[in-house]
Amino acid sequence: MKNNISSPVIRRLPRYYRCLLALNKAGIKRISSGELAKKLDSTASQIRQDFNYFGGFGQQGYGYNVPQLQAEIGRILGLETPKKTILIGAGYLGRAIVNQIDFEKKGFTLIGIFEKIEALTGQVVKGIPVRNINDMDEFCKENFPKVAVLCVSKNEAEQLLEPLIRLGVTGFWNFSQAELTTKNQNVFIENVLFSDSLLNLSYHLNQK
Amino acid sequence: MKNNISSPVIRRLPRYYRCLLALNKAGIKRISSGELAKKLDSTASQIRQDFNYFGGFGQQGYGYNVPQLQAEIGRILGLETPKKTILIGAGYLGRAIVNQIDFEKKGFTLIGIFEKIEALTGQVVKGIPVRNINDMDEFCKENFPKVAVLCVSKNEAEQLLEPLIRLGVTGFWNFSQAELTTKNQNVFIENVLFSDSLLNLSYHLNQK
DNA sequence: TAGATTGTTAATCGATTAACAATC
DNA sequence: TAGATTGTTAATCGATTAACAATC
Repeated sequence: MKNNISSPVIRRLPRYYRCLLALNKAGIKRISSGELAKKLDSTASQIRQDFNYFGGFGQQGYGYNVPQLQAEIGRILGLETPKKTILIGAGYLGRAIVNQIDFEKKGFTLIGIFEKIEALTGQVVKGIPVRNINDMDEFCKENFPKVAVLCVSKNEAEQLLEPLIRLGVTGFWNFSQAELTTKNQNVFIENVLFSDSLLNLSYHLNQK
Repeated sequence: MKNNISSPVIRRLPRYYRCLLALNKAGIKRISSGELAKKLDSTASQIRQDFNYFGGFGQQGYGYNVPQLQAEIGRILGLETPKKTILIGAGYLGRAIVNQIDFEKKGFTLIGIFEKIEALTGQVVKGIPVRNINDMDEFCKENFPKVAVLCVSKNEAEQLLEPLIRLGVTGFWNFSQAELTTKNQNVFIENVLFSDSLLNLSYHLNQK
């Protein structure tokens, strides 16, 4: 599969996937790029172009088969290859993520939750015990998680990055205030950065 | 002020602002576009170009004055005009947001928290009482919040949007799984959409 | 003044949109 | 077959980068 597809295209895939999920749920079996564009406030041209980066899943004169297209995009997004995942930080944020996100449906398998505050360890969140962070090393050496969700402070996130990479983690979903970076080409970091999002809102409100 | 500056430029401003905050904290008084580019993994050209959309804050032969530049970008982002804000949903997510975000420093004044679950109302989070959502209408009619932070379910978020607009809310920071949209040109919605972010991570991990 | 670095214009690059031949 | 809609190429648009004159 091509590895050089541009970031704007990739960022649109989850939107397409969400839309197809809804169509599928509504029992719609077929859709044209034009109809899809209308639903997504996009253009038929862009949608066809985007799909064709991955090889075109439609049929001329017919359009796209909804269940098939959903499956294809799901596969492209990696939903079919479960990635072992740990979450660090069982405070409000960590619990919110564990409760709101259906990891399994997104291609991730949550296998461990870690926390440094003693009082929070031992509890069970969504069926997963909250372990002491001191046990994380051993746990990783036994279970080989590939992804870490960071729900800790800026400082903690910065300090956790390199050790986790050494333990074999290649993907980070970072909710801390730190903008994490690495020169390691095998590692991908998705920084969420709430504050940047809030400042974007602030800017646009100031323009009204 | 220009109202037609492109979205990629705006999205970079919070990064610049964070960097300048750190430089300022470190006591650095002066910086060139080249040095800034190095720190931000950007280019001197882009940084100068970006600043010049707003009128150029540097001095030829010298560079930029850090405290002044920080203040300018802060002003552009609207940090100096506090916007009255309410937050709806005092579950884990709502509490995480209230605790992690320093609203005051970002140009927002949190004046109310609302929740539908009786058991959670009456508590105090960061000095702000959690009120029953039934009191929200009256509260808005008395206090005129301009921004709402939505930490509720997809369904609830969809149902809250229009009523809140009618109550005078013009900005939404939406953490629900719904991708909210409105045709109202006076309203700006910042959708966070955790899942899309997670799928972006999934895609990139699958490419390795 | 000489050196440095901006502000700004011009050139390039990449992404989006339009067009249409292929084909179901 | 005729109509519809894709896949794909070409044209346009916008964003980034390069260049350099202005000037501190």
